[in-house]
Amino acid sequence: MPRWESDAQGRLERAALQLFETQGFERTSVAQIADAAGLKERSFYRYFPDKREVLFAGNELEAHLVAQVEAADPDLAPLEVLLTALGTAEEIFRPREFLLRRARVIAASPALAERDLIKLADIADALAPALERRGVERGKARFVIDVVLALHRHALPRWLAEPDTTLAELMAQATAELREVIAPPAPTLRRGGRPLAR
Amino acid sequence: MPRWESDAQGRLERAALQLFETQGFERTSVAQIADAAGLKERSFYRYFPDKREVLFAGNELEAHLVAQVEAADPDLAPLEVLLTALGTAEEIFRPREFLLRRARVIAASPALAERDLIKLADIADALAPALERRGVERGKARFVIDVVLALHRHALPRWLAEPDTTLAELMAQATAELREVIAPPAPTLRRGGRPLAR
DNA sequence: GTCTATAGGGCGATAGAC
DNA sequence: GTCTATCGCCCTATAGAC
Repeated sequence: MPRWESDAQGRLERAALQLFETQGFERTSVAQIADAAGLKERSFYRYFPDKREVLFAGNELEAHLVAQVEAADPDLAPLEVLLTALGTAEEIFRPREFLLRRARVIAASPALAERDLIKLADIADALAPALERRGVERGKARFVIDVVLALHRHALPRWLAEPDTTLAELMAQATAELREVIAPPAPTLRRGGRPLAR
Repeated sequence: MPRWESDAQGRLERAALQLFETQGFERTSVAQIADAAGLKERSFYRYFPDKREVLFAGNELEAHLVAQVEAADPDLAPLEVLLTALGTAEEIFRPREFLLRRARVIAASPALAERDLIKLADIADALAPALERRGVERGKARFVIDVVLALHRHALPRWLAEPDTTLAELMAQATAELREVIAPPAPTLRRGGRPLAR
């Protein structure tokens, strides 16, 4: 039999999520997490550089998106490339139940919310060079990415709420909504009521 | 003569910025900052809840934006309200030199970058209820805000680089750019080259 | 102001697996 | 022998409690 239980990292992650749920992030010590996983505090830091990272290990989403962008048809416009990449990322957001638990814990702690945001920013940083390699100018690449991430932020909660619609479809809906939002106003008509706004 | 030097908070902020510039954020201790400002470490925490906050005190931007949204013509579409609000925020981004120094320090430290992101998110959180009070539905409010923040993120560096154009104008340019990016592709033409993409 | 728990880094020891 | 996961014990600084 093995000298150590296997999957130490997974044990730490599961123990941490549960402890954060019941006690909150701030009132859970690293020693407690390590203990619950059958390890010592010092070993925790072999797997995670700091306490927050225990909820953010793995870059599967980033890896998927970058790979999708690199593999995309060179003729596609950047927006479509990114929409397709995110639309095919459904499996990464599973199981939903886990995602929801994790999201609740993150929302309950400012420290974790900060980390969550920078992880998104890291994804944007990784996507930008991939778009540039397709010939998209640097500033524009970052801009399109930010817009698509806003679309995603809009569509994801709906996908979590109604499992029957595909994420790709909800992203397309969000895009249509954006077209309405930024439709040029008809300035001369403004006094007669808001042009396209609801 | 006064018992204490005045503007303790300002002294701490200036000392911190300079120390972060020369030594980096991580290698600067709170005691060092307090020392340079002629205070004790404990006093630092009377002004800032944690070390990072010393670069993020003051919510003038948030206050300005919320006030602008509340004061805006009720007939304006949400996008225009937010564009106007951000376009009139130029004075808050001054002096540019300070903003640039601060931005460099933030970019150099992941810990500060995290805090910076959540400050933006806080602004979004504050704007959403203000838009809702104008009758914008909750999910859509947050969506429009995210889009406008993406526009701002795109426009601000350009404004910093070329002082002669107004921020409002650059925001309008970014909006026009977004209309191109988001323009519906002409699917049947796709084989003949990218429709509106450059 | 003082005291203290905790975060988190450095370095080396140990003890199996190979 | 080497490699690698784990632990032990050092340390400082942060940040909250008192």
